[in-house]
Amino acid sequence: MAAVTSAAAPTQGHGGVTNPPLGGAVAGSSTQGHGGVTNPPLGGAVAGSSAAGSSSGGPSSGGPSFSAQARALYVSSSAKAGMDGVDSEKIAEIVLQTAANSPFTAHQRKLDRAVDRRVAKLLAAKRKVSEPERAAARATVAARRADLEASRRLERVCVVVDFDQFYAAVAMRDRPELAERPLAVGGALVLTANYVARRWGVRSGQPGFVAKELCRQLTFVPAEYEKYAEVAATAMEVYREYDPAVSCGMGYDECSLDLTHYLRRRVRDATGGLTLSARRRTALCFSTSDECLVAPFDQAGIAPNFLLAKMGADVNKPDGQHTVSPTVEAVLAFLSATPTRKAPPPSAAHHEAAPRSCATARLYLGISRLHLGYISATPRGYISATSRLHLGYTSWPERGGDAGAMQKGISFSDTFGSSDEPAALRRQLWTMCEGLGASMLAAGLVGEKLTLRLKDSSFEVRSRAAPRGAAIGSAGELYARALPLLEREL
DNA sequence: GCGGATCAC
DNA sequence: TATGGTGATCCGC
Repeated sequence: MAAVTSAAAPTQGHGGVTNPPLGGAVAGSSTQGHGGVTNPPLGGAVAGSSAAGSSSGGPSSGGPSFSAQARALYVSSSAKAGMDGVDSEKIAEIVLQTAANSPFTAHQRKLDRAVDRRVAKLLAAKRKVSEPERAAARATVAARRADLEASRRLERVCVVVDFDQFYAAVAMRDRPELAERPLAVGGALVLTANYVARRWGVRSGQPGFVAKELCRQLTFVPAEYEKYAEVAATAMEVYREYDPAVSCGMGYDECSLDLTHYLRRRVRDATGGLTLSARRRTALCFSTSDECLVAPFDQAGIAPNFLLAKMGADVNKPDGQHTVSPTVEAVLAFLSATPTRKAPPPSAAHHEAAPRSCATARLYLGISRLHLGYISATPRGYISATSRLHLGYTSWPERGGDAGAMQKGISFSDTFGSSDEPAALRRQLWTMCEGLGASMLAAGLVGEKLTLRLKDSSFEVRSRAAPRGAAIGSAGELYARALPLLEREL
């Protein structure tokens, strides 16, 4: 249940089957293989793929048949940016055949069942709530809601900008010859795919081998985070003109601006309200793309607060903006039209409002935790494939003026070749301790508490903590404290 | 306080 | 041939 995605496709503006968006360079010929780019599986005319044997039309024409429920669970909706017109049935078939029986998927099913059980428990508890208790709760909510409504502010203009297909856009900027070919950033996992690749059904979060099966011509390039950071910094520099306090989101591919003051100075629409006018929007777009030249940077949500702006940025993909007008009616209409799942979890605001969270956060100040990560097994049943070092730390006082902003942990993880040899695992552990030690040195951090996480071939994760001790940071110290944890698990 | 799960990118 | 890495939080015990 946790993984269900709606199959309903919000019908997009540009209707019908379209050609790949880029000019003549997309070779129309059906020549397969190296160098030639074939057409994506548009509207039933499936090109090239070896999995073409199983038709989407008939029931069980050779391929395994999957229940509607299985489809809902393991095949993502095709209603994704840039994917209108693709043969989603075909894509679903390939994805299912390629990945549905993997150990990873089996583990996902198991997690889903656990979620179902938790939900059932909550619903059972809910049924036991008495009518008077319900009435009391409703009254509390109504009062709280009235408070909130009274304090609602609509005069701000908040913008969340999404850097469209960001990693892929950076790769295409640096290697223009890739721009018209299907491209994926990542490897074992697709982090981002360009729009050409998306027309084959390639998308972020997909395992690399599935993507390759969907699109044989797919080019993979590894992620280059330092580069993304640079480009993002350049973009932020541009946006600073509009909001000196512009902040970036969690990754490198989005940022948040408060345009209230900027617009108050420069733009005021006929109604007296503050909106991002069509002309201003173009200017914003130009001024950013002039500087960065990697993507249309105007995928954005515009709203009276950042929560709504963040949700709005997701609406008109790709390359579009969505505005939530600054009226109570518009805000409520937008919310009721948007699935709850799309709302980001409360973070900063939640901490302000929740004393318990605040107290917990303070507890970590200057105390620090130290984790050491996981070692996992390959599908062959050996003991290892992935390992991860993770640790909390103490930081120098000058590092964060704001306690709330202080980093609480640092970790190192790695996927490595399989082995069930204790000696090999110890060597792996040592390598990881070196990696983590280097990160800690670079960050100027030491830690007090260490956790070892192990993941096995069925994707089960174990996490084991070492007793708290003196602050440590060097590879040798890390290893000394981590090794006993590993030995105990062998 | 610990360990598992989840989230966001 | 076979599903990432990092930092943080929440939940249940």
